[in-house]
Amino acid sequence: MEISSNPILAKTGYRSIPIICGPTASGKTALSIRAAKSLGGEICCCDSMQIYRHLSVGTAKPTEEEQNQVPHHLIDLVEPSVPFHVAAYLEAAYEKIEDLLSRGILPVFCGGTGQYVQALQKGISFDEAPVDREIENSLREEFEKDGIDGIYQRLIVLDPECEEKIHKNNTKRVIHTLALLMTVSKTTRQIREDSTKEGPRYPFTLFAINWPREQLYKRIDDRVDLMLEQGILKEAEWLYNQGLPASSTAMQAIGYKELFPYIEGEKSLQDCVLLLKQHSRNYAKRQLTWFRHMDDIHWIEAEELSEYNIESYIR
RNA sequence: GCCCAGAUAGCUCAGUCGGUAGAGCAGGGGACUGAAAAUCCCCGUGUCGUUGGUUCGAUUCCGACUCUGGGCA
Repeated sequence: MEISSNPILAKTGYRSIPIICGPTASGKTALSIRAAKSLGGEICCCDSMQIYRHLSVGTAKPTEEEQNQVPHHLIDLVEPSVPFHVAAYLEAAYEKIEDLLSRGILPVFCGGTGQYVQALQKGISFDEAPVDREIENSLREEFEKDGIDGIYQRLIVLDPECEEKIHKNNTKRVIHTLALLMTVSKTTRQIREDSTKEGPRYPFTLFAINWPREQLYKRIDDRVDLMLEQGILKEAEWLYNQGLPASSTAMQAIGYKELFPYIEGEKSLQDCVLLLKQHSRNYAKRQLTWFRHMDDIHWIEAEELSEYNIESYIR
């Protein structure tokens, strides 16, 4: 199928849906608002943490003022107590895309979660591979009791390729993959092929904002200071008091977990803030690894950010 | 002023019974198919504070000096 002739998308006058990526604090939000305004589009967030309600300052969610300029979607989808994941995101995203396109509005995606961006771009179907949570939980119990060795052995017997692809120390992935293979009785290669055979559901065009590393790190540090002024501590206290398990997704968001030791009176605020900045910088580096290795991504250098024209790439 | 302990990688420190040294963190690179802001993998040459001495050989032992802690005056 020729993707450039997507009929519903054609109604908007564009041939592709833009996705604005980039590491944290690179200026995605500002660019997406500008782009959405000039393209007559509406923004769809592509972010694993901004989907949580109440977590706003710490996730650098677009502010109320920013959201008033252009409608924003795919944020504040669930309470922090709700588990969320790519599959749920894709479902919500496709529904939103269809809603917007049916009204002739171009979705402008914006976000820093590489896994979500990749799933959209490649059109990965997760329906094919639901994981049996009971199997996964019993494997996790086994791991806690007996270690990973036996589990890892069974994984590479079922799928020898995994020995190369999944490191034994990555226990989280080892357990999950074995549970997956046991559920669907396929190899990872088969799952990969089956889940991408339909191709992307819409044509997407990727953009990523790039800064010299030192400048990016300075921006991150500055933004953390700004978040403190904007009340990230209050949000962290609120989240802390929800009593969620430390392993839940929302509790792992950078910006909150680093402040918990201060809330518990075990560390100074200054020490926590330093760690928070550190983790944000580490995260930005991991994000860049994602984007650098994505197919067909257009890099926007910081100095051309202010007059960058997305339209010419998607018209 | 005296006594004690330090001085080794960007930081915190380990170590060399004398044969020029290694961890954690930081930093860099990478992976990623239902927790992904998660999880995991790879990458370590640095006048071993300065300067004399002993020695075939000193970062290691001894002396002096400088600096930093702590204690006593």
